[in-house]
Amino acid sequence: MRLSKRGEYGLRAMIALAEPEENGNAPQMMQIKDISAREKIPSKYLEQILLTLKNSGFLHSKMGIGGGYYLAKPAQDITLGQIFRLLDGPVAPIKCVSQIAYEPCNCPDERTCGLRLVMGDVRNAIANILDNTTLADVVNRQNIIRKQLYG
Amino acid sequence: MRLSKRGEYGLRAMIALAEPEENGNAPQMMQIKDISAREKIPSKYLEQILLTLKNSGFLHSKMGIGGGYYLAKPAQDITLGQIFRLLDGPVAPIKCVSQIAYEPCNCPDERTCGLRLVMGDVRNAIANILDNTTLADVVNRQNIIRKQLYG
DNA sequence: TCTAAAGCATACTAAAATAATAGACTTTAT
DNA sequence: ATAAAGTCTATTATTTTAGTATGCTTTAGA
Repeated sequence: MRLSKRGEYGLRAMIALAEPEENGNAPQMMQIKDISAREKIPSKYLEQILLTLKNSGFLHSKMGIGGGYYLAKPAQDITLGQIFRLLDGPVAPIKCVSQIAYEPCNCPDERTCGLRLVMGDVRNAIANILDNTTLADVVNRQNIIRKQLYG
Repeated sequence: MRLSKRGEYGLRAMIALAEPEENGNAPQMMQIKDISAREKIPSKYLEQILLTLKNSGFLHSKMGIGGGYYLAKPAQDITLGQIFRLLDGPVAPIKCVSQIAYEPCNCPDERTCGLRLVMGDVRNAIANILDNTTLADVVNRQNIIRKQLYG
């Protein structure tokens, strides 16, 4: 059940972009190279990923000197599930339980297929987490733990 | 978050082997070709998978004419998680939250890494289902639905 | 207005994983 | 003896993944 590097990098970048600046709370603008350096992501690869995120409406960008990327929407309006599906495809472990990419499996009887029933549960469990966790939730959680650990 | 064909075929085969015979409740012996035909799995590929399951102690076999495979343990003692991990590897979406294949991720601070926290939840959600569902549970569930649908 | 810094876009490629297929061997019932 | 079954290992074709490469466009500022 792996998350691809592509998905991992994309999620990391979006979380980084959702983190408020030290001084204020404004959604910050960051350059590819900043994210790349901080998250240790190959910058040319990250470029592709951010472009995809932009073309799908999750990011806005500013070109030219002093440019960079910033969230197209407030962090609480972007879920991890949206980012995941864009970069990694359907959440479902098996097509016959996918909401967005359904295909019949070739078991004798789909309705009573035990594997399908269980994988449906798995899909729902994953989707429940990813679709109900926003970038803001993640940042919040990070901050709580930081406080617990470092005061 | 895909389940590989290998994993899918292995799980289907194990579930088939856990289904009681029409007459009694004895764990049945089935031949590769039977499973292959019923579940529409390429038989040579299935052969490999069943061998792996056998060499890991989940199946026993009988060679020669009239031979076949049968569960090495009662169906309620084999979990889907065990089969999954054998054929598909770790359940965790990302190494740094894996119980059986941990590796550090290269985020700045692993303890406060938001992605890691969420993916830890995902891992636990998946593992909770797969490790607490036995072959017997699956067969049971199938039977309940069969009764509901076909009386 | 020139230039450098940034993002935009697409093409390409190396390596790994996946999903098989092939073929020769061993065991066992009849 | 032989045919039916599992055992074992090697090979292969395809796809996916993870990245590189290259040229283009936009923009700020000297």
